[in-house]
Amino acid sequence: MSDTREAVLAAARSRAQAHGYTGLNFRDLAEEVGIKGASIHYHFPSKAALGAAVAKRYREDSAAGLEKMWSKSQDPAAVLKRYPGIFRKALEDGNRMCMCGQMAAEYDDLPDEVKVEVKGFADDHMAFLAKVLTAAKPDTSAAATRQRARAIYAAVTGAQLLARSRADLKAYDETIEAYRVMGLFTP
Amino acid sequence: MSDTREAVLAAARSRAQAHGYTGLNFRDLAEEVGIKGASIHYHFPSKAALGAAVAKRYREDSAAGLEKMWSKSQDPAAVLKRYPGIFRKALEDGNRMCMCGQMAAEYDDLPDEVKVEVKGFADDHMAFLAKVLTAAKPDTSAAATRQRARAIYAAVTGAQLLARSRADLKAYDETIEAYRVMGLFTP
DNA sequence: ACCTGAACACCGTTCAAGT
DNA sequence: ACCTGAACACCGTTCAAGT
Repeated sequence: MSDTREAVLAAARSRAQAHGYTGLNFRDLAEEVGIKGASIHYHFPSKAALGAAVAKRYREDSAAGLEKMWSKSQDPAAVLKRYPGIFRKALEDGNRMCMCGQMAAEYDDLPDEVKVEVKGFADDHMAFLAKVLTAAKPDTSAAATRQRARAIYAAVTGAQLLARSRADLKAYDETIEAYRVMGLFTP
Repeated sequence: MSDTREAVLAAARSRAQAHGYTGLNFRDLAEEVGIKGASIHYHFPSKAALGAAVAKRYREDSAAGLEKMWSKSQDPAAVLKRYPGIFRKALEDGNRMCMCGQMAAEYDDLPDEVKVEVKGFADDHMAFLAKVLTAAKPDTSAAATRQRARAIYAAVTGAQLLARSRADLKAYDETIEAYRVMGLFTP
């Protein structure tokens, strides 16, 4: 892994969170890194390959973050309560979105190799939530747990999308609070 | 209003639902309508103007649809129950998104005149939901009602975004069902 | 009134060629 | 191994000209 490759990946990740896959462009990315647009091609054969690499890395980092949170606390209720904070961070940091939420919106325009990672990101999150929910309530049916995990993931994504179009962190917090009151995050 | 202008508007609407504002381009649109790209400028001075016109029309049609549903039924519980079906329709019709949800994801790249309509669409929907909720429970505080309306809108949007990236209507239905069970649609 | 062809300036993508 | 120049395709836009 060269430094240049890593620098491109980092720049692309930041840009993809704000502008999606479509908003990724070699020339701006290169300028940020200090090379020419064409040079990115040496590290990533195509835009699709770059997009897939960025999404894959994002997915991996996210999964690692979730596991770290879980292994540290082992407290399902606490983890579920903290979960929406992960998505809040992107909004705090320049009104960005979760990259895979952003890319889900442009799903039909994504190369297949990127689609796989975007879908995988959601799968990872829902599987993680299901695991935590099961730890809290082992007797709940797998189907009901899956359904709850999906509801949590969709709600948090929707709240982020809504808050973003108003550049309003408070809107995010209040929406999450409404879900909390309804017991969405309570196993 | 000429037929051509209407045809461009219709083509642009369909395309924007699938590909967003960025995915709109004059040449493809023109081809669909049977004219040349340059000719669209006779009807819409710029891409921003076209985008704003499309979003505005979409917003107006949507608001009219909500009001029609309400005036026909006057039953808050029934209307709330039917609300998620509106967003389901877009998925049914070629795995499309609600246009303004789609555009919310690319919000930072939108011209101001388009932003106004995207934000207005969400405002319309939340105001409508608040109205219906108030009709059912007049004694609930305005703040609590607003919060619930926001939660409903965000949840439905999130469910749509999730279902879309799997081209899976059942995922949408099951997510909505999870919210229903939690009482999200029950005033 | 409505549409077109040609041109413009710009930008992302690609690839043969450079070091 | 790593990078670039230059060509290419495509974009929104303009405008004189056509019907």
